[in-house]
Amino acid sequence: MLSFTEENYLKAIYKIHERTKSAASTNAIAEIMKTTAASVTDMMRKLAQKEMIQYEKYKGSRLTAQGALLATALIRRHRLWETFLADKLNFSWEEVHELAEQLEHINSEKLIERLDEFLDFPKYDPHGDPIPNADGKFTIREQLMLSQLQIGEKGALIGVKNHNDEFLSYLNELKIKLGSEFEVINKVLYDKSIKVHLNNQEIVLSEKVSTNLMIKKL
Amino acid sequence: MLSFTEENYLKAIYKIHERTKSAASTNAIAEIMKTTAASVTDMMRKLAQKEMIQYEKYKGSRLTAQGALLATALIRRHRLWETFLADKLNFSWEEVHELAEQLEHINSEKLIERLDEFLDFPKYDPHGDPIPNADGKFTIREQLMLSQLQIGEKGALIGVKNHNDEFLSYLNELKIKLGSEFEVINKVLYDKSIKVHLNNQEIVLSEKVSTNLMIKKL
DNA sequence: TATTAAATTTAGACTCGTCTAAATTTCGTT
DNA sequence: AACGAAATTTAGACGAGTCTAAATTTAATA
Repeated sequence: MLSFTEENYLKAIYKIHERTKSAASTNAIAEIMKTTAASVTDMMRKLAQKEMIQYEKYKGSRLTAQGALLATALIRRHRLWETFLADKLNFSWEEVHELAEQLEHINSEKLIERLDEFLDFPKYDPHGDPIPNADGKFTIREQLMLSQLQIGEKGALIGVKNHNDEFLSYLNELKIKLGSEFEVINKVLYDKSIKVHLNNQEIVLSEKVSTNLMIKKL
Repeated sequence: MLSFTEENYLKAIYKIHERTKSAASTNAIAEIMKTTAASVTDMMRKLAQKEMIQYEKYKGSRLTAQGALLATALIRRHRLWETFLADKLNFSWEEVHELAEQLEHINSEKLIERLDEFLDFPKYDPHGDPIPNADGKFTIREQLMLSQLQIGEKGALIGVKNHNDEFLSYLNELKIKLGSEFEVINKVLYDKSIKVHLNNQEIVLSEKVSTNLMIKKL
């Protein structure tokens, strides 16, 4: 049985591997865990001893099969709770993450399976990220950025790449949510901004915004 | 901000006070927390220092107003989560307690208020215990034991006095649940057992069972 | 490739919650 | 009132998770 803290370290290593496709460096982990490199080194020894990671001095850490299974179980819990909070308790996009960070550590297989059922087996969370199944398998789907659509094309929002609170709040202001439908009216070459038709209005989105919106073509 | 452990100590003191109407002794707390008296003494100092309890050496501990508010907030959370687990996720009577023990420590006022709303502001949890409101006030109702009904009288189950797992499982076997209606057919003076009409059957309940079933007269 | 900068690990210490064993206080009983 | 038992506290220690500062290894570059 892993502690709350140990579980969070596994998640951090998982995230780093996902991003870099290579072993997680001590510093990168320390950054995510908001702690010092020294503390990370201590924890790496412990997790290696529990066979959750492969750790080699100065070479970074990788999850073992067992560690990876645990990490995806955490992601599963996290995303199911986020879905619950958004769909059932009407929390907004940017509020769900922090609460799910706490809820994901509630330890009960049965609770998660019941929750999954209660939510009608969702495949994607409120940010559009895939929810792994009980075996740790993700349902991948093709997705492209809004910025990749051509003038005249239509798309529906299926996810956001960046989960930054400010970004999510901004989307709320614009009344953009999952499922929102866009039609591209114009693309400005100069600053790569894009004008779209949305909610019966025309709005202009900067490159930064349009590259963070994941779209399914309609 | 209190730790998980500190919160549980407050709950223990609250429970003891509820039961004994007097200060919680070190040993009584140790018993509930499944720890040693020495550990309890240490913690009492700490909680006193945080002004959650009044603690006097050798005299036991009492919650301060602040401590009592926190304790009832925990009970509120616990009972709301139990209600969620039973009503929405179909967990059985005896399963909800343990999960709620974990869930009650999730720290978010807003989460609890949203949950309360989602559950339609329940006044009693799945065991029939009252759920305090956000101010820590309980809705008390009159309740008597099934054993107190006279022959011919009818009642509906509104709660159980004892939360013991074995007892709750036994009730499940008998298909007795909140709202079940009883009609007293006969009472045996010798062993104080009671024969009742329930679910279109006649069953005999021992004194031990009938004194643990809380009833509203119909 | 030699030197320096960056990354990482080691050493030693601190807090939290816990323990056992010994000392002290309280209380029930004679 | 005084004794012995029970309850409680004190003393000292430990593991988990953390920290800072110093030592070591790796990587970058001149």
